[in-house]
Amino acid sequence: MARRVTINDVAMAAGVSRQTVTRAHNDLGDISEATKRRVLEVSAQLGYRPNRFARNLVGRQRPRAAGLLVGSFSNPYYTEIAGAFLAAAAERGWQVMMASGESGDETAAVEMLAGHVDLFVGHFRLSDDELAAAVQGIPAILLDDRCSRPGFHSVEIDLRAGVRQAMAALEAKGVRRVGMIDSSYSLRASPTYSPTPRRRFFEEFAFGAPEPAVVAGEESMAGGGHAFRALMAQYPDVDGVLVFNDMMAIGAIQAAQALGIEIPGRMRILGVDGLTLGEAVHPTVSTISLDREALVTSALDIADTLAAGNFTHTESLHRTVMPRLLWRESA
Amino acid sequence: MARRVTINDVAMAAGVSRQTVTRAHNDLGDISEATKRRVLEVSAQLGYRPNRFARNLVGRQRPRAAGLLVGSFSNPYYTEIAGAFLAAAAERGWQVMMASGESGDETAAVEMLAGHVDLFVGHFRLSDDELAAAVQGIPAILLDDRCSRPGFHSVEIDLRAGVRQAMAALEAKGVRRVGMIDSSYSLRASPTYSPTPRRRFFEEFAFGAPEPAVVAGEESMAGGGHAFRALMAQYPDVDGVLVFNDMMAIGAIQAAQALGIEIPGRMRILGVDGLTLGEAVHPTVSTISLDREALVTSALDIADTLAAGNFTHTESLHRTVMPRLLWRESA
DNA sequence: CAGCCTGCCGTGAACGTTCACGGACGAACC
DNA sequence: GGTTCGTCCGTGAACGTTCACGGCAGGCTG
Repeated sequence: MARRVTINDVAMAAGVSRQTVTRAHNDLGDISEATKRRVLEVSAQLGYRPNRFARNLVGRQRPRAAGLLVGSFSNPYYTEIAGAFLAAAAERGWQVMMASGESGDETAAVEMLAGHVDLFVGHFRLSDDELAAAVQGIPAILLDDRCSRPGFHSVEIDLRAGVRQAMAALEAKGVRRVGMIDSSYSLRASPTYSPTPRRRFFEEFAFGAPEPAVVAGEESMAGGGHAFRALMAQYPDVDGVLVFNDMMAIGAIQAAQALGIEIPGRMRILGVDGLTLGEAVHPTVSTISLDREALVTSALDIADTLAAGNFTHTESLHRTVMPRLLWRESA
Repeated sequence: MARRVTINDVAMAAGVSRQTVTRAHNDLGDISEATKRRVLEVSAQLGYRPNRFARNLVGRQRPRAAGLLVGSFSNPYYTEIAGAFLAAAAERGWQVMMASGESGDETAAVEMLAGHVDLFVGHFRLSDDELAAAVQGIPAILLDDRCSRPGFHSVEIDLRAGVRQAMAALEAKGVRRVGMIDSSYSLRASPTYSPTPRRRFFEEFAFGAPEPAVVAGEESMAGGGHAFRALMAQYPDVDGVLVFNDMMAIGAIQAAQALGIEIPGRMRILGVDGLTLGEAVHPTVSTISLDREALVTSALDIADTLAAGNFTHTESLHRTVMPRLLWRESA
């Protein structure tokens, strides 16, 4: 059972008062070197460690903690965001707690964090209703998504503009008919996301044939490869492909090479994300780059604004970041 | 300045007592539906959110929080560990806060977490002295590393056994002279790690020539490629290579293909880590697989043991996990 | 009608730490 | 020798919440 050792236990054992123990531990001065040594010795012997909750409760400046919900730890896009967020947040004095909804119950993960954070940030899978219930009134900043309820803010990516530019550029480069490899998995279980925005924008700006050439696959390299083969079988005249994300694009490129299709001569392949991994393969992956630095910076701007108002903002805050076409070798 | 809204503010505004506000927020019963609604309404209007520190201070069961130090967010090995740890920790009721030392000051990152966690876990770059100072008495579990001081525990990987088996298997497969691509970056600034353990074990079991054929490179795909070319230039008779990690191995494989070297016919390449990414490239990467599940499970076993004793363990706890040879196509 | 139970609500205490203040003691000064 | 100062240490209060308990109605029971 072993009740935890408190500051009073140490004080009694060392024959001093609470305050003296505090002084010893926090290097406060107003204490002789001898008592300090003795107190620290007794502390170590009893295994005393200050209670972090009590300490933060009374402490001067309250630490600000953000809960980051990572979409998936197996997709570099999300881990790069996580890394960027962690670095930028630390610089601004934010603590970060992380969770991921990919394995197990996202509701449980969010509720667990709720007791420790002032704010949520990230990619959520939950529906609006579930999410609103899970966050327990704690404000949330949605990345690449939005929710109209009070207490929810967002940083969106203007992917529509990115796709429009990409389609125009592909056509200018001589592509006759463009196709798309979509994700078979919708992030949010919401009517807004079916079909995926990427697919909607693609269909809006597609060219070369009245019927949109779209095939969906799993969000992985293998899924991209399979989808590419299916696309070729179904629409053999396609000579340019927009792929849902870079991991799938790499898979598609490998599949094309295996089929003896020359890239970018016979086929231009364009991913989405702008992964650094895309620079390390051959040919390097051309992509609609989503600026992760700007994404997390914007999110932290909102976070700082909320913190300045003690997290009692009524109106929703929104930012938009623009994607950037990153021409490498594959398109 | 705006002092934060407390439970008393809500109580006064709603004309009830603290306890009634608590009852309303925590669904406790002993409260009429009408007052409950009124209290929640006033709460929302004032923007009241319970102080998490006060709540945790008095609450029945103390949440257990672990601080995870992620080696790097740009190497899938570490992010896979992070993902596995997050999932397993959540299952056992641990909260997880993360930081990374890769960008900026690792000391600052550790000290920041120190106020919020009961325990540290992860890959540290700091020297023993710096680390001991940074953790402020909070116990730490070192992954794939060790530190003999009190309060430090570890989960080690018996890489020596893995390398020994790998070398024997490579020789059995007909390799005449084996070489190695090492990392030019030492994780810990400590004499124990120079040269890297992987290199030490390689040299212990290398065969085919008295002089060990070793070239070091950056820990990335590109670094692996460059190192492979250097290795070929310097030791043209090498026909089997142990590579520091899988990312570098992928780079080496690509370089070999570019040089027209057949894999595994003319050259066998063996990585370390067991990344799932290694299954998605061609040829798939044979590797000494470090079991990330076992690693985090062992770490959490230690964590649970420490928690059971209120984190006042004097002796150091250690676990060892065995690597496993994963024969895929490249060796 | 006395007694009891039930529904609703309030008051003191507790959690473990730090802050603000004050007091004892010795040395140094005029 | 009284005053002042500096060093070292202790005591009450505060942080914001929940827990344990008790109280006050009103309705029901015997």
